[in-house]
Amino acid sequence: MSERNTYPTHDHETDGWSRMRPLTLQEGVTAQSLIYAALREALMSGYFRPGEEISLRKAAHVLGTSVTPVREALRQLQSDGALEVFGGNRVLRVPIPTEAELTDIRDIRVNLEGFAAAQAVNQDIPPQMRLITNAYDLMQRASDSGDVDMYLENNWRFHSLIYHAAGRPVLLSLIEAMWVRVGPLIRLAVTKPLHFDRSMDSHRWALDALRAGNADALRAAIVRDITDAANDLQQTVHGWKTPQSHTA
Amino acid sequence: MSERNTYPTHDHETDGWSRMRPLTLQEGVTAQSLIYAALREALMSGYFRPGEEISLRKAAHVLGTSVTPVREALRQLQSDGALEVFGGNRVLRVPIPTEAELTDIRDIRVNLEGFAAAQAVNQDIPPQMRLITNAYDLMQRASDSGDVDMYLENNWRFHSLIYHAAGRPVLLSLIEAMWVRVGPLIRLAVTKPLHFDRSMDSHRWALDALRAGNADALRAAIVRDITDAANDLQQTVHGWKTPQSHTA
DNA sequence: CAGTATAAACCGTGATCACACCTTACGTTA
DNA sequence: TAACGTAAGGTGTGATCACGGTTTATACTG
Repeated sequence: MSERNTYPTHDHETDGWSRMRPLTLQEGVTAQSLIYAALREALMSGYFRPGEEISLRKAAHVLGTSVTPVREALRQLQSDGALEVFGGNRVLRVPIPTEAELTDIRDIRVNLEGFAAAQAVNQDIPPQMRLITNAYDLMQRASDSGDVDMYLENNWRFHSLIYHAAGRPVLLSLIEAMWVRVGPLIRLAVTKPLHFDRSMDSHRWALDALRAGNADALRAAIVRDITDAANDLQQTVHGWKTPQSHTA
Repeated sequence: MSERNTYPTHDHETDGWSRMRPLTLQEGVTAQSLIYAALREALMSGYFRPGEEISLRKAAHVLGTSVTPVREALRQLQSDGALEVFGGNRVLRVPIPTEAELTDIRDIRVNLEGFAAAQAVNQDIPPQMRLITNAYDLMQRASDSGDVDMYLENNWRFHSLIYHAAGRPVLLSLIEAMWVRVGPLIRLAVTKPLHFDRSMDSHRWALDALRAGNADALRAAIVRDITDAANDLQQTVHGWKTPQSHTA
């Protein structure tokens, strides 16, 4: 009998597959790529609980396909670090990051997203500015009404639009990979007190810096947002110990 | 007839599979993971020519397996950006990075590897110091004798040992992913005049900074090494135009 | 009732096959 | 001789099956 995982879920004990629909395959698109994209987005949106185990046959049954394309999609996600092998056996599950991994991911995000943000102001942002402002407004509305789904969606859209403006595809893919890793946890972190307020402060500063074309200020705002979120994540997953215990 | 790729090869027109041997599968290890590891290392070592097309059935035949595990390994490498789909058809090939992608990768490496190096000096390096020095010596020997294989192997070992000392697994995996992308090109770049000399200068500075425990100097040495290598890569792949360099 | 042995269900893995698509080669025709 | 059309070979894709292993459920025994 191995230690079965029980991890606090945000909702009632729902399966991550409950929101999944059978595939509607179109011409020229492989089933595998659709499954990969769907699962990736579901992980980023926090629809799968950390520690939740993923079964090939169950997934194939829900999606209405055979195990073959599912297997490839899951293997791909495993390669991204979005899924991990559980024990000595070969069961795939949604990762539960260790404390060290969370600070690792936080510092990587600070480097990559800070760099991407600084690069973004060197390009022309005006064409994207309307979309970014729109995402900010929707995020503010969601924050006021407590709509977690709407908040998370526009939070990602807000950041993604800025990083996309940097015009660096490889960099963007690495940033997305980090978001997929923390995706399953974010939904648990946003319920932290003052999370919305602090986060929206950073976002407003970022928006102002973007309008002013101030790269350093934008980077600082992004870094603050990442750091605050990382603190909430650490506290949610590994109790109230602060990661850096350098009590001088 | 679609535009078949012909890319300059370092050696005689050899297949990337010529160095591959049939799998010897052991207990508890999947064939897929062995294939993935073998192909990954072969790509990092530059055994596959940029633009070389990878066939599922040919790979399965060489490795002595069926297409199933090969397919998963290739899909994983595609997810890593180590392979890409060629045209409208679904042929996988070793990527030929565009000029923009190369500067993208260069700047990501500057950020991630510079950060990892700086973090490494905060840990205790002495236990690893002997291995690092050994890799440096072997690299110097390879540089003198012009042994490209030996040089590339110990070049990676040298960098890898430093980054490994940072104690950050996620960061290390991202760095490795970048090395896999440039792996097929490096063998073409080291033949550039003065490449060995410039690179070994940087490595010596890095080693001195490591011994002195100087994080800033180490980072500077690593950044210089990356920048120099990126210049040689750009010239090799996309002629002599130097990319715009804006520092982080 | 507790503990254990046995059987059923489920897991991922890898091999094999049919399918649709594309490229290439060869033979036929104008 | 040149152009066209057809056939053969090769491609990735996805479904299905057999296998070894583990987990879970059931029934039997003390």
